Amino acid sequence: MRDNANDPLVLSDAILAWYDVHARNMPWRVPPQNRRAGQMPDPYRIWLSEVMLQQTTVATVKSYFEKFTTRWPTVRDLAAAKDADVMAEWAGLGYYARARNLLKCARTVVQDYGGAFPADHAELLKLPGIGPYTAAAIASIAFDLRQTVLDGNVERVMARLHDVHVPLPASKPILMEKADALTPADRPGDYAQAVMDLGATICTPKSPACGICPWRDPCTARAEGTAAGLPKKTPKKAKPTRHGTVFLARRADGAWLLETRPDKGLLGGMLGWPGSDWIDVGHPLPEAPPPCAAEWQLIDGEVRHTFTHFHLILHVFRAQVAIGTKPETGEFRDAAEFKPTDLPTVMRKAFDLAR
DNA sequence: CAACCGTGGTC
DNA sequence: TGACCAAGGTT
Repeated sequence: MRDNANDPLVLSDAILAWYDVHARNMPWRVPPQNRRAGQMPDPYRIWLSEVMLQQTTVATVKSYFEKFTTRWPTVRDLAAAKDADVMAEWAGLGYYARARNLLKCARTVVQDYGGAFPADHAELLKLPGIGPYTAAAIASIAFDLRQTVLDGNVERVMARLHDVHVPLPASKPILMEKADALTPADRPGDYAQAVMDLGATICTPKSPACGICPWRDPCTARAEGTAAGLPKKTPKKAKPTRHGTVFLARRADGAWLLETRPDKGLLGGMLGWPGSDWIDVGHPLPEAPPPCAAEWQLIDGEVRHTFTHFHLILHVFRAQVAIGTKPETGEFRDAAEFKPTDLPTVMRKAFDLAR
């Protein structure tokens, strides 16, 4: 008879019982009832969802997940896709290195693993775009292996459960130790999803719903009244503001002048408008050579956009150009082959402003 | 290891 | 309105 509220098995049982009732429905998830009946998830769908979910909300991911799995139902389908098609489908989701690594990973799985994701944390970790969290998530959720997931949710839940005041990211090894001690050998996949669901719905960053938490009794931070202020984090650097210019050339037949950005760096591999570098200070209007000679007209207003580490103010020029115009940079793309939704958001904002 | 890498929602 | 936040990974 276990009567210690801090016993790891008592804690994992409590959250699994909560998960059995409150598991959120997601397109990639096998509900706990089905899972207990022996149904296993499709590792391809778990992998795809986990990559999409990196630093991205469930609500945002859902429609992208549906688009990808409808167009590419298996990892072999995705591996055979054209790079540009995958980048276009990913447009708007952000962190575009994920899409490039997604393709690399799919092709590696097909070529080196016979089209089957390895059921092994260390092997998963070797694949592009799969780090410690994602490898643990795939191993536990897709294969029900005992691996410890440590994402932002679990960090917050562990920091509160154990009242850890050391700020992130320094506290990460401590929180991993706490999380690992709680991970059960039975139903590790459901457990992983349960802790993350708990963090997403009850143990939220602000105003946690401690009153209905399955771990309210053993939670140290709740007892101390410190839960809402945890986890502590080291302050972030202020974002500088940069300025840039883009050129939107529309040919007489409706084609637009676009360029594919280099694979490395910001918006790597994505479609965009030719333009200047984006610079920190000084010139409100950075000089850049237009991609072709034309009567360039500065559009009223500006595009404002915030990236991870800087604000951007983008000035937009537009011109009509003749058939036969030879641009110095980029290529004209026929109107029928161009959708604004193929653009990353900042470029789509420039398009919207110029319309 | 700290910097880099998107975006939309929330308060 | 602006800062914070989200199922992080790579270099």
